[in-house]
Amino acid sequence: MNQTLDSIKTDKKRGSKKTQDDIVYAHIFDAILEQRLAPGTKLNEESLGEIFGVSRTIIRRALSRLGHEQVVVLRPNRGAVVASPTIEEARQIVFARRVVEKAVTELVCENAESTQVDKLKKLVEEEQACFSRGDRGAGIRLSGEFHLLMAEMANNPPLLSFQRSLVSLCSLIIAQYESGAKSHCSYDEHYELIEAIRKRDKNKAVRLMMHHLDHIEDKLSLDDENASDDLKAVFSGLLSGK
Amino acid sequence: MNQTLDSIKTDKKRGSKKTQDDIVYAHIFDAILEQRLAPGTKLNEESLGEIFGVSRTIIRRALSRLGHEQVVVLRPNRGAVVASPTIEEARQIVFARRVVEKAVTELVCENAESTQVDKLKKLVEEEQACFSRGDRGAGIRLSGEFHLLMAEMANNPPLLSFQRSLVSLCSLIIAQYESGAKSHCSYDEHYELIEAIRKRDKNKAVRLMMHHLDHIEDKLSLDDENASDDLKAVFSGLLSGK
DNA sequence: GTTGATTTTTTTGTATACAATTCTATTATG
DNA sequence: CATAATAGAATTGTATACAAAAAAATCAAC
Repeated sequence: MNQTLDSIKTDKKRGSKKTQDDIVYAHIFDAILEQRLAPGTKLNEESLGEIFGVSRTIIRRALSRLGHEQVVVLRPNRGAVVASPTIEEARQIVFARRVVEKAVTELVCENAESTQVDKLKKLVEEEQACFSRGDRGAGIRLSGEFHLLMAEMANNPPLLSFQRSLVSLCSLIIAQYESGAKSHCSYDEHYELIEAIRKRDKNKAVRLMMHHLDHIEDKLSLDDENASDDLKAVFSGLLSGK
Repeated sequence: MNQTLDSIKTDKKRGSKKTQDDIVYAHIFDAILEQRLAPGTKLNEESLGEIFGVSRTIIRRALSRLGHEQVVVLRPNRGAVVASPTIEEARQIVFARRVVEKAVTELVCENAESTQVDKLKKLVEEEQACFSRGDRGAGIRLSGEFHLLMAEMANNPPLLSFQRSLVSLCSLIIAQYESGAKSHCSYDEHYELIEAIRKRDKNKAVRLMMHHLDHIEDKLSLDDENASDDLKAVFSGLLSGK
């Protein structure tokens, strides 16, 4: 059972000094980004401890971090659950992302070196490959990582840290509100963006990025009409029909 | 000794469900904002535990939170210290703040109710009072709270959370790089800003806010020349003189 | 059978004990 | 005397035990 982490514990790849809670954090984070953990899922400390083969102490630390990034909600005395933003909250998150992405895009256009842009392109190719072979989960995660790499290239750690939080929250939002339709094939938009960055066309790059975010927000307005979390609205038809 | 927190533990004012680490977190946070804790200060877990009358578990949680906000630096196996941003990092932080404050200011101009603006004004009056009576620490903290209240008024929790981190980091920067001169009398600029918000003059408000941030950044460029953390530069005069 | 109170179980919050690591001071060696 | 090596103390990382709270299950009354 605890082979899961035993193999990781000794996995000192890249000499990175990952502490145990870093690993647990990353695993849960990825699970959320890949939508293997649905919004609202309860995150039991002991169960997670058994899964990863560590004590609750470590789990707690990881959850605390995720909580600070608002990816999970920590309810005092009632444990942690994967966040499930309301439509209102989702709008606020997307708005915040517009603010950050605009700044990031501008910085990247100004400062990016071509080797870095190459890395961006590689990432999008991977992303495309995932979607082609039907691995939607990994595709969505890589799509998020594209935006995180952009933020890294912007060379501004505070913005990057904020972006981490926003990207994962957006992933949750997509999980919640994107209808079954196989949309979210964003990689072509990513390619366009890379082209604009290569040409250092700041205006176009920002425009493309905003357009990119419009797509997420469009889905929200769509769902706003049907599936609502407003109980009265949900049952009004039922009542009038009776 | 542990009367310090015993009194706070039972202090259920406002019915706020503050858990113990919330309280410790807030105390350390305030101490940093008021500059009672200087940048670079080592934060020993056991000592803090004794001061607040709680176990290391609680201290650790609080430090972990502060670490995520980058207000303290958590060095694996080597403990936590109050962050001491380099000039380069300081510039990045101020840049990030420009991005956030611009968005916040626009949102506030669009949506603020007059009762909220009144609260803003009250806060600035307190701030002014602090500086008049020479309580620089509290003044700086209130100055920060002015910006946090703005972010609250913007009604965007993710932006607010980010702003929390940035404001405290800026406070650290001021602590580090502001020369003895009794500058940082920002409250008059806050008054101007409030006027612009009252008139819903978005352009002017944003312009004032950017100008406000210029003042912080100016200090950095000034100090950039003299007090440097570049050892070679510091001792070059000494060496040539010999 | 449904509602409400009470007990039991589960889960979270906190303290503490021990292990692992880093820091400090002492001693040995050139 | 300076440097290196080593032993000891101090500090952090992790697991675990117990207390407090919440959730679930049981039972009673209607």
